[in-house]
Amino acid sequence: MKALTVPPHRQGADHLSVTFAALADPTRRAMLAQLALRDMSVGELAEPFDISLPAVSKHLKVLEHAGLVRRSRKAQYRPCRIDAEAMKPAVEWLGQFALLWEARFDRLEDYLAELTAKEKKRGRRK
Amino acid sequence: MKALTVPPHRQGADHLSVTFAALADPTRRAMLAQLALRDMSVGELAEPFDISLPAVSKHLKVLEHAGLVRRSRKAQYRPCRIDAEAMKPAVEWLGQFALLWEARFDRLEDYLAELTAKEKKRGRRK
DNA sequence: GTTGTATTGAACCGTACGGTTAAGTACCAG
DNA sequence: CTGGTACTTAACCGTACGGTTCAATACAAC
Repeated sequence: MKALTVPPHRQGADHLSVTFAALADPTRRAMLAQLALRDMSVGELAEPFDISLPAVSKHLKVLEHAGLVRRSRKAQYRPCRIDAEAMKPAVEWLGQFALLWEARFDRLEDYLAELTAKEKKRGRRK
Repeated sequence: MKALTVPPHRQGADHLSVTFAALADPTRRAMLAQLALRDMSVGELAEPFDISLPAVSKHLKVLEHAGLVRRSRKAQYRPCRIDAEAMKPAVEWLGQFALLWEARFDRLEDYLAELTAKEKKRGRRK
């Protein structure tokens, strides 16, 4: 008999895993993209999505737990602010492999230029 | 009766979500770190971990599905090779927020243009 | 062909995840 | 105090996820 009520594997949940997991959802990424433009209340943030408010609240809690979003109080509102610094560990971890893709392809600069052009166009939409 | 056998939300599973989800597990990240050093067979790859071989096989399938690992055949072995280029979209997505942690500028576009110019130079001189 | 090695597939288990609805909390306004 | 607005908590549902064990496949070597 096993007294195995303990969550077996994902108990520790290191910060990097929490961060990547938080980013692994399109709704949450869209929320972060919105918050990159300006601070927003939960209701504002929820507006573009076809999900209930509690669902939005849950997503925010995930982002908050990952340190990607911080919240305060203003009257009834709980304005959300992005904390992009929390992405640093993820970026740094990915950066470990930069040599692997730069070595094979010397066209990183071209890729970045191209992508930046695309981002410029997409900036204000949606 | 509900004909709702369809997976409701996470059906589409865009590539970025698949990639981030693949990275959101310490075992898989450790596997990628190993593969960054050299190609390895499944058995070799499994050795440092205290999990069964089928579990390793599943992890590899996740990484493969995300395009992070490619596999071939050599006798009974299925050597694994990292494909770090598959990380690029994730890195670039995160790069959108770079200005938020590196500076207090207000214009994402300006920052990106600047960064791209810098990248172009750095890429050459490296 | 039989045996041995490397890896995957199938079935199962418990928890996590994203979603819902309904009820509860917190704050402002009349 | 009453009502409205903004959000969260609680309970539930179905699927996904990480793990297991046991059986099957693929190939090498004898």
